[in-house]
Amino acid sequence: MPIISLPDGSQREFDDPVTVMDLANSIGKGLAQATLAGSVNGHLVDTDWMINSDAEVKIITDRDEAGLDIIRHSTAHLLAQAVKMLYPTVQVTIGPVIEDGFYYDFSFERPFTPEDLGAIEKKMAEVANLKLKVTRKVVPRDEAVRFFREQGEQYKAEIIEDIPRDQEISLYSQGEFTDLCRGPHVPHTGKLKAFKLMKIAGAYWRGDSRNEMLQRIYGTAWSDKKALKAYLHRLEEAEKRDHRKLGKTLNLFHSQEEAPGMIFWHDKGWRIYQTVEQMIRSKLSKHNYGEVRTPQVVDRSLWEKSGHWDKFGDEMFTTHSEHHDYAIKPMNCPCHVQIYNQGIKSYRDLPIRMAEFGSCHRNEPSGTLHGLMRLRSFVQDDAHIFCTEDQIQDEVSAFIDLLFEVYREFGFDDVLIKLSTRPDDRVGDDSVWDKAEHALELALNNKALEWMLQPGEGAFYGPKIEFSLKDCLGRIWQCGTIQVDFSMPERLGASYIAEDGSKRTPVMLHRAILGSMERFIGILIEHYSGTLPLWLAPIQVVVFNIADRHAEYARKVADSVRNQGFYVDLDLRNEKIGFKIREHSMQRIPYLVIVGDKELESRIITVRTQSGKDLGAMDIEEFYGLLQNDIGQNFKK
RNA sequence: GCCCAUAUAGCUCAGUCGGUAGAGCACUUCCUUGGUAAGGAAGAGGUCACCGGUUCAAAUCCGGUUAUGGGCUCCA
Repeated sequence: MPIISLPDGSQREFDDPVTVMDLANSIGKGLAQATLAGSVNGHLVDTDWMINSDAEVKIITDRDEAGLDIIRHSTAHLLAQAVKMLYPTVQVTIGPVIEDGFYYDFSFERPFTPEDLGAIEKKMAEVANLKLKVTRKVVPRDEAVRFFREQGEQYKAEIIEDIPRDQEISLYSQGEFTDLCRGPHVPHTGKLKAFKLMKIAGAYWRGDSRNEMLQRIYGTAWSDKKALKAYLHRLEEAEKRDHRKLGKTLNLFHSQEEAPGMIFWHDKGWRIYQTVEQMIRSKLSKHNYGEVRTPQVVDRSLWEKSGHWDKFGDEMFTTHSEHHDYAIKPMNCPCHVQIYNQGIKSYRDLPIRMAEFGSCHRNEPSGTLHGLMRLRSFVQDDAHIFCTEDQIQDEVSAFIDLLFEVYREFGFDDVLIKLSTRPDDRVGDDSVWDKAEHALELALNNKALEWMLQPGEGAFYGPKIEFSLKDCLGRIWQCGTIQVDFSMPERLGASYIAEDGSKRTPVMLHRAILGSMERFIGILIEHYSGTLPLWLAPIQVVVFNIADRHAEYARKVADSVRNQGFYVDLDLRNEKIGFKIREHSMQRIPYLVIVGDKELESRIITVRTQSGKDLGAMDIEEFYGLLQNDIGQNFKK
């Protein structure tokens, strides 16, 4: 006689055990129709799950996030079913839910084509329309392995063998198709009404590049057609913000075949770059960093000592001259230690904060290059802090404050924080790793920041905190980082004299706020859809005339605004103002200044904003004030 | 690096069965001097990414290379 408690606090008593669907029916027909699954004492279960005893139950519909996940997961099964129906020799593997959709990995003797994708999608719709009942069955492990082996599904059999002994094996069937799955799933395939297959990609079996490559089909699924359409529209809009597209249309930068993974910055793009650099430089000087500059080409022996040659030799660009092997520097830290090592340091000198806009070259694998985000030539807003163990906490804490100050000024609030701990392949004693990981964790917790743990993802010399931002398609890119390093100072012979006169090895903190200048600018462009705030805009004002007779006055106006320290363009072309407004608006110029008869006569100007707002007539002094006000507290050039 | 796709004018893109290249925008010249998101006309512009093969004939078919795009792996 189960008593069932519902989320609204009400209770229902039943004489006999009931299924989730029975419960939904007892509440209301409409609810029952919308029911996808249930949550019994916090566990997600199918609609035919039998509730035997008292429980807290929530009915899951497509209004719940969990419901949408179930739809996506069931759509992945539907995809696998359709693929097996069309291509019986395919082997299925796994098909999890991801953000906005799902994927399923298949093993097949030939590549799937875009035409296949269309056929599969059609078959999926057919099967969905059959409203096939989805059933769950728990089977003994051996039976499950035998079942999949008989069907030639070697991958599935392998997965089952790896499931811990204490977990039960459940199989889900719909029509002729049966898949290993923990569930839950929708009650029948008719619940799957709005999906689309998006793309085909390669993916390694079990995510290991030594394994064979499978074919992954990505799809998206939603509770209804309207939501699907809205999602596809969102994707289209996001693509318009792509920094590579905007880099071209706004004439900011390009790259070409002769220098893959490297950027040709055009004047407008370089101006953004320099503004970003100057902003960081001013922050660093306020936070007591010194700026240095180190060589681009450094003898191989230094990279051997630092350990990088051994680990990253293949990804370093090298050159040779007069019996010496050199590497184009892939990072700045060993060079900074060389500066530190000049002269004897006292504990009184620490912490030493050494910054460099360090140009680095790494021969990244060709398949990893991506616009401004992943390059072979990039500049880090790098700095190294040499300090004592006791100073780590304060320095990490101060860095996090500085980072958030900078991110806020650039307009970023959505920052993903991850703490990465010791990898398998590493240097240094475990006791040292313990200390370093603890220091980072403490610094984060003291600030009450939300963060994720990434076990095993640390650098080979120490643990790190990563600060990531999202691009327009939701892809996550690491920008800021701070890493504790107990190893490199020792390897490269850095030391200081402690209070007691003994010689000690300093701790080194590697840190970057933006990460790579290029990547950060890429994210900035996408964040603002190219419409940068006034202080970052490479051209801030365009002055244009209505007819030739206003040219001289327009020139004077442009000169005076330029003399106030703003970036101003002058457009005296023989074109209608509608044309000029359209063109400069599309070029994302923050302010358009228009002069014609009226303005010439009264010695005033008319101002229009990028977003199309007409600010009307004003005198030029008033305009300066308006510009200053817009820049506000932000960094001034 | 691996899987799949793509590469045509400065840009965005058409180009059917293999028969010698096309549009819009941009550019140049001329007309127009116009008040808030495209005024009009004419002209010029191409080794169809590169190398090779098949063919009487290749932008088109085949092979290779390079780059780019989407993923995977990697990322000091």
